[in-house]
Amino acid sequence: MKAEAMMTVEEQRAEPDSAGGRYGGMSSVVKAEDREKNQQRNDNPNRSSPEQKITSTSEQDQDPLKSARSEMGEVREENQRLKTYLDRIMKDYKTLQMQFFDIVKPDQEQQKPSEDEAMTNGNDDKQRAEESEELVSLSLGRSPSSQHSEKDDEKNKSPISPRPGKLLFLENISKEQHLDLSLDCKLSDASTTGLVETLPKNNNDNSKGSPATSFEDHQKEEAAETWSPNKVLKTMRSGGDDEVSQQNPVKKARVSVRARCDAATMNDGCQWRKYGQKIAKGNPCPRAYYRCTVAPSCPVRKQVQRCAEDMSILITTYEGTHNHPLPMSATAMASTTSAAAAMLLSGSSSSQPGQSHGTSTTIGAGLHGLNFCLPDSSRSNQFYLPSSVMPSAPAHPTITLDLTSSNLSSASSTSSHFNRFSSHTFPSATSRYSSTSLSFSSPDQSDNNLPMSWANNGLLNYATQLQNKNHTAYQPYLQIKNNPSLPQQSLPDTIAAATKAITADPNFQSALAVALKSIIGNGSSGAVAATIGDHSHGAGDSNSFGHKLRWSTEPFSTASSLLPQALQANGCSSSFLNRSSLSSQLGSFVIPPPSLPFSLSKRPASPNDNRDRTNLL
DNA sequence: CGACTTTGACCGGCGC
DNA sequence: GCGCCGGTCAAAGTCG
Repeated sequence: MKAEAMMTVEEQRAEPDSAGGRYGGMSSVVKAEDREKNQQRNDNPNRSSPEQKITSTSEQDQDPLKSARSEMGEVREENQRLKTYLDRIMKDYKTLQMQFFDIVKPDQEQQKPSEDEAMTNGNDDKQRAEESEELVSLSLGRSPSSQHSEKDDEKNKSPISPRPGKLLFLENISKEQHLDLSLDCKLSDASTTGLVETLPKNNNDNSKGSPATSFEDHQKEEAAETWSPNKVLKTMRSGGDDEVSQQNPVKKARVSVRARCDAATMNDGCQWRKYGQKIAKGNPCPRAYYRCTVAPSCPVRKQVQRCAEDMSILITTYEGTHNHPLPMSATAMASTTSAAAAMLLSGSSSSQPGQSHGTSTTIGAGLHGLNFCLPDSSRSNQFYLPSSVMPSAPAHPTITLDLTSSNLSSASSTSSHFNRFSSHTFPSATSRYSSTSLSFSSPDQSDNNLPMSWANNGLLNYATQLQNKNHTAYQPYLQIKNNPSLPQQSLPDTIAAATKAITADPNFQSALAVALKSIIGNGSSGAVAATIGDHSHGAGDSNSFGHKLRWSTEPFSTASSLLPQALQANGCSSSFLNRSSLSSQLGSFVIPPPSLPFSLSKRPASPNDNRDRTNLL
């Protein structure tokens, strides 16, 4: 009875996230909502700005050719300016990178003196420099992932050998040069990189007999099989893939994404089919269940539910790994979620209830020097308990990516504008599994207009992957803050629209400026801020930015690479983080690579991104 | 007609 | 063992 009553209410107010929104009895409601949303979107200055600008221009300029030419000229000028920026940024980046490595090196050596890979450290800098040159700043600094590649050869050979100098991101790129980073790919990637496989070992090393072990095993299973939910597998068509997983008591890791979104569902680039909807206890809003339809046998599921406390927040929980190639637009999300899941699993495995959250302690041991610890307890508010986030899956290890601005505002000054990973001990009492929270909240919600793209997340993914690969022992509470890149809100569809708008915008610089601004947040400084415009960010911690702004201007692709670095930096030491510009770099990642016409990185993806995204959207 | 959503029923896990 | 609850199935309905 209760459920039905609630359902009625919900259907009317909250929506079933029907991707199509046109079927069934609720379709009318959804349609109306969609129309409203569309209307809102159209009303959104940012989204419509390009078109509006064009329109106004054409109206004012009776001569279309003239206006077009002038626009082209402007665009060229902007491009030139941007190039200049990029050059500057690259220089700064290299300088910072060198500084960063210098700082990090010592820490790593201390943390993992015995690593066999340590021997490679000497070469790391060189390699990094070389790689960075090749990839134009895709290097993430010392990312453990690099190890993976090696590990690929020597799978499982050495648990987490974080190679400080190596660039996970680069490896990913090289491996995934085609940009088809499907989740499965990721997993496979992860596996190939050794992420999944290595983690377990690492974990074992770090903690034996702990619950983590089960996670590790689970991950291994996942890697080998591609994720398959215990239940699902049983009943599912694909079925039969894994008895092992079925027997395994461990639940699949889930990645929960909190974002302000008016749309019924976040557009993550994947194709989903709704297969169920239910009212979950504790939340009047119905929870919709979606299945990935890109591939018939894809085990990936997602749950979409509005936050009971704040209906504007859409909680999307991803579970499983894609076993098929994904379009670039979907890759970002997929990689993010997979990375987050991997991180969570690895972290959970490594971290134990008694372990210190303190970050440095736990991490140090577990991560081989990569610590993501920002003991910022102040951020606890950002932390979401699995139960709250995903009441339905208390038993599942859940990592939460918080893209809501509220978190941001709450973010402590130290963390604001920076992507940070902080490890906190998660109250085991709450759930059997630790949950991790990644906050991507943008400082200013008002900037919601800015196009948000999962590409950003993708960056995060890489970062998380690095961590994971590194072994991430950290833990339960992981936060990535800031991400201007993720203007929290951006609606899923907005992403595509925004991307188009930016690229199409005659006044590209303006659009770019907006994006940069969003990324930079308060930003502060500098030329960037001036160039960008007057958007002000309320919450951000401008202080933290400091010289970091330079980074913000970095090429997106570069930014992506930086993210991991930043993460690593964070892991290394919070203090470093505080002072380092890395965090700011992370912020720079915010800009959706795909949206930008140019990319320094060799990543093939970006060009396709727009296309893919467009197609998908 | 195919693709998709809706929605009640069913199943299994978990706690008491 | 029972009931609750999350998650899924599958028939029915909708739409292009």
